[in-house]
Amino acid sequence: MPIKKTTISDVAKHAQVSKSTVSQYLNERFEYMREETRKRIEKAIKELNYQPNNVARSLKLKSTATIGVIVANILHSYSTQVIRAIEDTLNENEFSTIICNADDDPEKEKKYIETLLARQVDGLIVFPTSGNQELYKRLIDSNFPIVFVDRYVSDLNADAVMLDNEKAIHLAVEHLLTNGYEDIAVLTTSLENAVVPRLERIQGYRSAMDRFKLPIREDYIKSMDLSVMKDGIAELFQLEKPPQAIVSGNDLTLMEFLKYAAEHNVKIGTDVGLVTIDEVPYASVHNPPLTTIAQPTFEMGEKAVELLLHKFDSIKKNDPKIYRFDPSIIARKSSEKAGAQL
Amino acid sequence: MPIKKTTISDVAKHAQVSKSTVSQYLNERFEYMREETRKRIEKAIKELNYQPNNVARSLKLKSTATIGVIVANILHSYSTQVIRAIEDTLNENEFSTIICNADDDPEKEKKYIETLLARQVDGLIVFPTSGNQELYKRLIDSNFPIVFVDRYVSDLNADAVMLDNEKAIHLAVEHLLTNGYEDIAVLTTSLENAVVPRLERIQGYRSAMDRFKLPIREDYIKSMDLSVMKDGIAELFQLEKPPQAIVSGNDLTLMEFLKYAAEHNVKIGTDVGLVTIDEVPYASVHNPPLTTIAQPTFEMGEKAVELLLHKFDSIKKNDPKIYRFDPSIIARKSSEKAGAQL
DNA sequence: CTGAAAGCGCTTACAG
DNA sequence: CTGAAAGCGCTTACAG
Repeated sequence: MPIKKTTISDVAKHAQVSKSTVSQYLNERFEYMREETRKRIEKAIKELNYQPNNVARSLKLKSTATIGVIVANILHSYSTQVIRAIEDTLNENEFSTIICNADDDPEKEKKYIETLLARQVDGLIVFPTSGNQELYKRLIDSNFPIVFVDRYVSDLNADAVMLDNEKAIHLAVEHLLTNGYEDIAVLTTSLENAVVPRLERIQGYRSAMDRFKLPIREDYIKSMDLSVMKDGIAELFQLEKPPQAIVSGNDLTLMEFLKYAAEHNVKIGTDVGLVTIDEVPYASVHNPPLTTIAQPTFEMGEKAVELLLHKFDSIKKNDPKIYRFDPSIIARKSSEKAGAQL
Repeated sequence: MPIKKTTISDVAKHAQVSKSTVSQYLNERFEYMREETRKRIEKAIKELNYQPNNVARSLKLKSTATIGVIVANILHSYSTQVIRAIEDTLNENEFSTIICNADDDPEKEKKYIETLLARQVDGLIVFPTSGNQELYKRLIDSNFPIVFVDRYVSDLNADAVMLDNEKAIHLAVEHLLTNGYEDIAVLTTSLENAVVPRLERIQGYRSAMDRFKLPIREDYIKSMDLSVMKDGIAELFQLEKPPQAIVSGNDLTLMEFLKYAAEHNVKIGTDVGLVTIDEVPYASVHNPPLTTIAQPTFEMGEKAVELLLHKFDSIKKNDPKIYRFDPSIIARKSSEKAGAQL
């Protein structure tokens, strides 16, 4: 099926030089090349419409100039945003990117890691699920370049790019308090797998309540699978003292809450204040507009790439480290009591 | 930097067989292999933690089992949905996927095509921009497997997977009429680059108005760059006879319209009916919920892969063809006059 | 300034 | 049932 490609030998023959010389030309080592030779090769390449074969080059060079990116769940707008930044930055550095979506499934994640390694990627950027610790450990121990994003894997000595999750929750709680909401509940997806940001966000909730001298009510903490989140939300509103405000842990829990609110005619802002972690594309056009805690997604993606590339060109490797990024609040009507709903 | 990998030779030595035999093992050609040999190789692979090098394999086999996907603009939710379907389907067939975002820039698109070819992808699925006709022509003439999605490139004899755009607009217009809206305007992004779906959607608008015996008002047709779309929408509402309803050409024009509506306190449903092409994730939680014309994104992605894979295993190639998919309407409140807004 | 040779890690006819 | 040999398309020391 594939077209028979013209190879470096064809070019060499056509230009009446050796393969070595053509290779020099391709790699822009012009120092010792006569002007005339160069011209001849240039012409031959054009005439034959020659396209070098990167697979062969990679084999010889033992480097594919490709980075694998494995994302736990591509459905989060956070993930897509960070991935775009990663890809852009990698591109600027002449690296290709292969993106894989693990779908929150450690088995899938494992398969992807193996495929990517077999394909000889030069490094990995991963939003890890919570399986595969050992696999990661092996990789890191053998010095394979890897950077984690959004989450880190515990007991692993690796670089990670993370949100300051505690701060994010504090921002949200503080903002809600300032706006007159006191009984604040929090929604996150299931803690079952001990995914770091979720734990940190719950922890952040507790410490924020503490800090602002508010009681911590366990029944205000809803950590559950998305599929049953709406039931959890319903429970919240059936409490004797339902919460006055909600902090949504990410864009998917937000979606569940918005669905519940639409179905039960809960007026966001007036009936219940709302702040969500993660900026979503529709935040400003929602009615009422949604107050969000935005992550600096571009900077985080950029940093991940920087950390990874750093591992290539420096012999002395820095100690692995967790890099924390500051969240910022984008205040909109969903967290204002007065006149929120049109 | 890369770890020195164990190779097939190491395994062969360790298992005391030849490389050929190990290769047979790897490719599961067990027919002529003694049980005992197989066991020995299996053991050696495990002990050495051997991972075959796919780059070498690809070079020898002249096939990378990788498909390149180039998307004109990844920001459309349509694109992300189709891409997910493509990736899933490709995965099921043991192909890897490399996704590139051309950002609506033909130059970028060209660069990606070249990179992907250099990387020896076995085929290409592309949501084309409107440059690079010649490049595509060359590829197709040389029999390189390629399938277009969402748009086709004119004068090119290639397979394409498309929405029935005319039908989509007819559905929208008909639905709005049924709901009592008669003066219907349409919003699409700039026609400058003659991107097929936009043309077809405008054409569909004209034919729909015709069919339903409504006058075609040129000032109800707004085709412009997203950056000035809001001005165009403003013009619409400053007309002596502003439209009663809007058909939005895609999710990005929708976003512009929703922004305008929010800023100018235009009540969707009551003040102006709205139907948009493309289902968006927030359609059902928007207030009011948005009536959308959904594309069968999964089927379209699946079909694209099927067409592409078909080119690999059949010698006789079918005549290239444009496959049209039916849109379906998801009616929600934004196109209901009564009680749309809470 | 340029070429011959070896080698990257596989696969596959072919011989035995 | 298994191995030796050639070759995929490059790159790179090294010799001249």
